[in-house]
Amino acid sequence: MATIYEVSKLAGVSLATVSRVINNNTPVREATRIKVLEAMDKLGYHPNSVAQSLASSRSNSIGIVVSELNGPFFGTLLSDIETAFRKAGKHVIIAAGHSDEKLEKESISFLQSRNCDALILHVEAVSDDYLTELADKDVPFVLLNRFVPSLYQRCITLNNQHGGYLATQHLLQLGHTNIGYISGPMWKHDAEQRYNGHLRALAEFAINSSQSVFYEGDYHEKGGADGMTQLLNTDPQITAVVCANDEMAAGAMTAARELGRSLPEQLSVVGFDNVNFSHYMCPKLTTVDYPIGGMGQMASRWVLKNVYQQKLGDIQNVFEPRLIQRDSAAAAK
Amino acid sequence: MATIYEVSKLAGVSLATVSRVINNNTPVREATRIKVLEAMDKLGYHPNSVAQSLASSRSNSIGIVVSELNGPFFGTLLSDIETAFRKAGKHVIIAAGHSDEKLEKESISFLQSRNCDALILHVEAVSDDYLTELADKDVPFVLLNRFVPSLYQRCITLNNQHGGYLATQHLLQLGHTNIGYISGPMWKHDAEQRYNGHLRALAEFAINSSQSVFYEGDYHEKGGADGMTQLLNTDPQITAVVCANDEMAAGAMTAARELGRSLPEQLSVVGFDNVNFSHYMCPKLTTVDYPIGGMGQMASRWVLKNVYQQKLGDIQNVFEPRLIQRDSAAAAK
DNA sequence: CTGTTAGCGCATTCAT
DNA sequence: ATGAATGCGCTAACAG
Repeated sequence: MATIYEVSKLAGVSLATVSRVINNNTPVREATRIKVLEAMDKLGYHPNSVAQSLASSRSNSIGIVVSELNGPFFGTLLSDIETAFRKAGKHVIIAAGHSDEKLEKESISFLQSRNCDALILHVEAVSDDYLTELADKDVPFVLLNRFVPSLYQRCITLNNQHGGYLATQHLLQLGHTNIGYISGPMWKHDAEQRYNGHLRALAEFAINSSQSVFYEGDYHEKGGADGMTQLLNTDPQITAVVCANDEMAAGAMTAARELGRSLPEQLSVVGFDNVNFSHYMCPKLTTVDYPIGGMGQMASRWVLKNVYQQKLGDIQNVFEPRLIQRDSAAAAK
Repeated sequence: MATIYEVSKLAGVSLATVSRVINNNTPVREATRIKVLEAMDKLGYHPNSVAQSLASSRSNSIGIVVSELNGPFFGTLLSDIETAFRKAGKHVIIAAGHSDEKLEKESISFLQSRNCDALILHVEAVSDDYLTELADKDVPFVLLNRFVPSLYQRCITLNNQHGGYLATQHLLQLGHTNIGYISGPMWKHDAEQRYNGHLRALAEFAINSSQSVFYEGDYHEKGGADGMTQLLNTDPQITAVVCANDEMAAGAMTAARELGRSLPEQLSVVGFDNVNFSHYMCPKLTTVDYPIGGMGQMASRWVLKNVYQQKLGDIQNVFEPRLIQRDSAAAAK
C-alpha cells in the first residue's frame, strides 16, 4: 500500500501538502493539487484510515448497540443508519446487547475501546444512572427508544403511550368492549407505556379496566400464544386483543385459531411495530407503525451534527406512532 | 484517557513491559505483571485500539458486505457472525452492496480503506474476474453463497441445485404433475441453480419440462404476486408452484388467494430459504431451509483460522439444504 | 525476563 | 501557499 510519503515524492511536493489535498481544508494552489491527485491516482493511493485516526484522534466510526441483530426490527434500523453514515464517509460498528445488563455494558465498553467517535444505543437493561454517568465520560451518545430525563436532548423516542392508545381506541371505535391485552415485559419502559396508553383509551370510553384481561408476555411469538390461550380461558367473551408487538400478535393469532376462533370475525387482533412481515400474516395485521427507520436517521443526524459539526436540520426527539389499518381488526357484532 | 506510558511510569516498569502484559505474548514475571495490572486498573486504562492497529498493522476488524441490511435473511447471518467475532475480541464493520455492481465495489474498497483484516462477502453483481483479481491483492476474503472456481477454497456455498430439486421432488411425490416455477433473476447464480434442480426433479419423474410454466421473478413479494397471476393465466390447470424464495412465495400466495384459489387444497406452494417469518404465513409455508447462520459461522471460522491463525476445525465449503414440511403443500387430488 | 529504540502513516503547528 | 518538524499510542525487533 502506497503511503502519503511516496505520493509526496512522486508529486514533488511535501508530505504536508499531500495531507492538505486529502483533507481539503487548507488552500492549495490548483496546479499543485492536480499534481498530487495525479500522483495518488498513479500509485493507487488510499489514505490509511487507521493512521488518520491516530493522528487526528478521530476514528470516523460510530458504534451501534442494538438488542438483537436478527429480527425484522433492527434490520430496518441498521439499514438506515448505515446509509446515512456511509454517505458521510463514516463507518458503523455493531454490537448486540441482547437486552441483558451485563452484555449491554460489555458492548458499550467494547465499542469505547474501539475509539468510536460516537455511540447510538438501543439499550434496555442498563440503568438510567449508568447512562447518566456514561454521559460524563468523553464518548458522546444518543439513546434510541429510551427516555432519561437528565439526558433528554439526546433521546430519540417513540410516543409509546400514544401508540398503545391508538391500538385500543381503534378497537373501541369498532365497537369492542371486552378487550384483552398482551403486554411486553413490564420492566421495559416501552411495554409499560404502551399499556398505559391502552388504559387511557379504556378510561376515555368509560370501560372499567378491571373488566379487561391482562397478560404479561415476552415480546416473542411464544408469549403471544401463551397469552392468547390464557386470556381466552380466563374470559371466553373477549372479542378483541391488543398485542404489544407484532411478534406476539403472530403467536396470539395462531393460538386463537387453534382454539377455534375465526379471525377477524370472532376475534380482532391489533399489533404494534408494523414489522416487515406484518402484512404477510393472515389476516393481514392491523398494527401501530413504529417509524424505526426515521428514528435511526434522526439519531444519525444527531451524531453528524453534534459530533462532526455538520450543519443539518433540527433534531426531532419524539416520534409519533400511527395506526395501520389492515384486516385483523373488524367491527364487533 | 490514560496511555501506556502513564501506566509504565506508575508501575515503575518500561513501556515495553506494559505492552507485553497487554498482549500476553511474551513471558513476564508474575510480580511485575501484577504491578502493571494494578496500575492499569488504577488509571482505568484501556488500550487505544487505533494505535494498536497502526503499530501492528492489524485492525482486528472484519468487513462484511451483504446485499441488504434489512430483510430476514441477513439479520440471521450478521447475528451469528457478530457473535463469533465478538468472542474473539474482533469487531465487525458492515456495508450494504444492494446487489449492484458499483455499490458492491464501493463497499469493498470502503472496507479496504478501513484496513479490515479480512472481508466476508455476500456479493452478487461483481464478476468472477473482479474477485479473482481482488484475491491477488492483500486483503483476505471469503465468499458467501458464491462459487468462483479459482477461489474454491474460500467459497462457502449452499447446494442450491439440490434445494431446487428437493422442493420440486416434494411436490412430485405428493402427486402433482402440473407444476409452475417462479424463479429469481436468472443472472444470479443461485436463481439459475435452483431452477436447474427443479428441472432435474421434473426429468427424474419423466415430466416434460415444457409442460411446466415458468416465470422469472425478482426475489421480492411483488415478483411472486405477478408470477402467480401470470402462471395461473397461462395455465389454469396448475396445481402447485415452486417459488425460488419465501418472499416471492408470500406474494404468490396472496395473489393466488385473490384469484380465488384456496390454499393448499387447490394449489400447493413451496418456498425457499426458510426465513424467520415463513411460519407466520398461512398456510405455514413448506420451504427449503437455507442454513445461513451456520454458513456465517463457517465464514467466521475461515477468517479466524486463516487470518488470525486460530486453531479450529476444518472448513466445510458446501452446505446442504433440507426440506421443511409445513402446511402449504398438500397431496394432489 | 526486561529496557531501549525505532517506526506505523498521517495531521498539525510553526515557520517561511 | 508550502515545507519542516513533532507526536498520536502502541508494537516489535534488538540488546542486555
